[in-house]
Amino acid sequence: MNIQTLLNQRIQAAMTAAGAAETAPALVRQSAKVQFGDYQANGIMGAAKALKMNPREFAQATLEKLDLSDVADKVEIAGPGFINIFLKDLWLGKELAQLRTSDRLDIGEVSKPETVVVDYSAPNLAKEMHVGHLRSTVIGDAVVRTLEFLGHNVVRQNHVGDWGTQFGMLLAYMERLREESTEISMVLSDLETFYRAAKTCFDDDEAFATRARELVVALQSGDAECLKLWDEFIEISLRHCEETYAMLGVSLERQHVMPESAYNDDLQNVVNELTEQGLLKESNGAQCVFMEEFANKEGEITPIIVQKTGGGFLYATTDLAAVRFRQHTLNADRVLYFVDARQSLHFQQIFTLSRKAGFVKPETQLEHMPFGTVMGSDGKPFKTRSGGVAKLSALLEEAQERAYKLVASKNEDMDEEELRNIARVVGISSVKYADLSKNRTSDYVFNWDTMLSFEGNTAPYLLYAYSRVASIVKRSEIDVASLTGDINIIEAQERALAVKLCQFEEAIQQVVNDGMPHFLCAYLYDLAGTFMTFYEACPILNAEDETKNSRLQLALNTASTLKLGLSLLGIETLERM
RNA sequence: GCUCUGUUAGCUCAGUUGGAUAGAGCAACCGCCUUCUAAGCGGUAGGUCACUGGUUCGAAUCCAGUACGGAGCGCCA
Repeated sequence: MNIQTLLNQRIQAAMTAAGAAETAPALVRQSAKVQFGDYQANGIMGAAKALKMNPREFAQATLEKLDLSDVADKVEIAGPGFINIFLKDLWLGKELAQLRTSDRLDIGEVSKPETVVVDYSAPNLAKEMHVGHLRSTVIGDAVVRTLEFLGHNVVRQNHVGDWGTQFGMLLAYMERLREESTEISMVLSDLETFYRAAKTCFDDDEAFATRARELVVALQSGDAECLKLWDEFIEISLRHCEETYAMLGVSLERQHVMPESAYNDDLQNVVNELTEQGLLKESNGAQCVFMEEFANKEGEITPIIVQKTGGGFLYATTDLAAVRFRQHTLNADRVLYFVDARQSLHFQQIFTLSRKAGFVKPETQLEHMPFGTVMGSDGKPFKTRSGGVAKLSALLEEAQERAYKLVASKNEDMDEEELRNIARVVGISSVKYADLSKNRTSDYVFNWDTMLSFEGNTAPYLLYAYSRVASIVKRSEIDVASLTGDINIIEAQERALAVKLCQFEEAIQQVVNDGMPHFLCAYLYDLAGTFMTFYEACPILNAEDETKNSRLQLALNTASTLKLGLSLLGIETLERM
């Protein structure tokens, strides 16, 4: 149930009936302050202006066409021409009872499902996943889960980097180890060390560097021996990624991997098509596309290079091939790219060119969902204490260890197995939530103490709130499914909780519209806080029968909403902590 | 140099697309455990939304400029 949508429709219809243009939006929002009601419509002033009417008079005219008596018990005009809506307690209670009847919390699936291709995570297989992959992976996964929940057809695409010059170096190093009869799988268990060793040879040993370059050529021209070696490397590297995904609780699997190499055979076709369309231009020996959209004020254009001098293809060429694949083979209605903000220009160019070249239908949406950098406390990109790039797996191990210390200190007589499990959930979710709860586009500072704190907008706070509700439900010893009866809203804290519970769908909607899970995080944090206040003020299990029944239903609704909301973010809940 | 992007409380962050008196958490201060998990709750204090001008009924939000920061910019991905 979406109150905002309901009110928007009703008020907009009333505005139209009162003489406004059909396109004039009602602009219904949750009210900023309690004295302004639960919702406010901000669209009256704008519409009145277009009609050259006094806004309060137009508000009055709108009210005369508006009947909200089923959902609101007060609708008033305020200030310059706001319409404030005070929802009816009885109606809220009925709606909440309705939510409880479905495990989807009465949130419907979309009437027209779209095929949404989501490009996220995309690690480079030459190295191990590091902290830089956290954002794309975690945010992308939350959006994917939410889109799927709403009934869209989601196609995950893990565009892993498995192709390019650096693989020559790695293959040359594998070759050398094999000659020395070293057990390769052992050495590859630490990709980071392997990469550094290979790099050292490449930089210091001319013969090695030459061999590395030969191997790149051999690889790209399909040499069987070389491909075998490469396959072996890729397989091991992918398994590393999968271990990290499993630890993180990310829904990416092998079938979602669509590597750069998969587009290799199509790259010449991309260039040919661009040539046929007269979009290509040779410049200093390279094949480029110059689009006036990317000119500066002097008229100089930043080109896209799709084929370099000597015939090699580039990053842009692969991405163009990927766009075509996603349109023509995957039938995308919408493609979301969760990729670092530094690549904004690149994606603007790819999208613009894809449209010009007809690689996508005009109605297909291509959206870059950029995100900022994870910073250290010094305000520079996050590094380990030794100054290196932080490996994601090591980071997650540390999170669990830190969580273990916290959890153990609070639960002295809990058995080891449960402690470990709680520490795992708290540790992992803290890292994920710290990332998810920030506006995706901004940089944020990585701080263990803040993310593992039980205070503020953190995973531990939400998990604790959930376990408190869960504990009540358990203690009530009531068959949850059979619990019926009215939800009576009497205390202010009950009302606040009831309204908040009815706003879940609004929060979910924001996640899929803008690819921004932090709206859902903010909602859940708000809900948890509202519940805590209710919990302190309104005894549940010790209340009289009817009140107890009503409050228990509010608690159950809170539990279901927190659990479902967190699951959409890819976060597990705990019944006890 | 050009092009993006950012600047909100001492710190970390929100701010629903232009709405009413700008919100949280931390840190500081004051309270609340013989009743459902105090890993909690209530309260006090803290702001020239970087600066200047503009647009209009109304600006943290839109436009222009200035200062400072970050990123990107022809053959890496």
